[in-house]
Amino acid sequence: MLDTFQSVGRAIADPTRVRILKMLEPGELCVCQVTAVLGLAPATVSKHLSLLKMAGLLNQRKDGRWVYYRLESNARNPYAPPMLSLLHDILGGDSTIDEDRQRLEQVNAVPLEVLCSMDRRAFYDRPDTADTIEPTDDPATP
Amino acid sequence: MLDTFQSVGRAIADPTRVRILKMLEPGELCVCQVTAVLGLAPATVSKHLSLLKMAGLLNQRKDGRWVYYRLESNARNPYAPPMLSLLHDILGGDSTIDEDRQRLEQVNAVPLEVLCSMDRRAFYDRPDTADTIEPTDDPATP
DNA sequence: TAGTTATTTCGTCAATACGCTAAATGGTCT
DNA sequence: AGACCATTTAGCGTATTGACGAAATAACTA
Repeated sequence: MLDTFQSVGRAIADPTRVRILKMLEPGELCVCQVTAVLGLAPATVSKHLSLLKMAGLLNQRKDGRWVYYRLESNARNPYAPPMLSLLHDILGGDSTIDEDRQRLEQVNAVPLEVLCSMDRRAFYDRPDTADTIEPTDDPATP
Repeated sequence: MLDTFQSVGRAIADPTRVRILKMLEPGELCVCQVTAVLGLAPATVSKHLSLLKMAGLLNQRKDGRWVYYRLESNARNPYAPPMLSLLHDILGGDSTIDEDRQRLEQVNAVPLEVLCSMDRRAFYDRPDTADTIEPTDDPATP
């Protein structure tokens, strides 16, 4: 029992995972969408999602090449629903959560096929950095 | 905001700290009493208590040489009360929590002066130490 | 069948966490 | 003051965590 609760406790102990849980409140998202919002490496995001799923907080759905995650509603872990309920009521005005929601809007406006082929940092960095400097093109570098 | 919530999240991510929170539900306890129940080094327990206090989950009261900790009721951290409320409703039947409560009964039966001077592992270890100190079966308590 | 692509797994690295012992602190008592 | 004791702080060793890149897996597509 304590172990089962701990899996939930450890899951919400990381801010990145809380951000994921909050951005999934409106509905399910594909891994690449979550990755685009967070601006982290796909492997890192996948691991977070997997851990959240193991804790019973998330559910998985595969559709072709894409894997969608959503908040778990059926109580596999009895401590997951009250924790999700608590999270649902808080952090609404947090700056990081709000920024994630804004990026999520932009992400949702792009079809998956386009999103996955584009640079995910487009939602993070400013566009004028694309054509500025391309390093390591100095032939005389020792 | 997210930081503030994280302090609570990290606090409950460790099973020892959850045990502390659960054993404080009936009322305040001295550091040495918590130490006796947990069977850990005083320094370790002190650090856990300090972290829980920093997260707004515990309150402190000094009385002479002893320091008493209790669950925080005044919401300094807005996320502490709902988390304590959630914890209050769960883990009642967990084996570790139940054993802690049994040890807590034994600990409460011993005056602080006696408790602090005795080997704290008497509440923990197997009945090898049964002939040294038995805090429970004495009907004529001094 | 081969190629492409989203996702996961693997291996690594730096940072953090939890336990301990020893020393410092803050209080009581003689 | 000095002895004594509960608590805290400091320092340390080991285990875990979160990030990444590279390689493996799974599923569509030409």
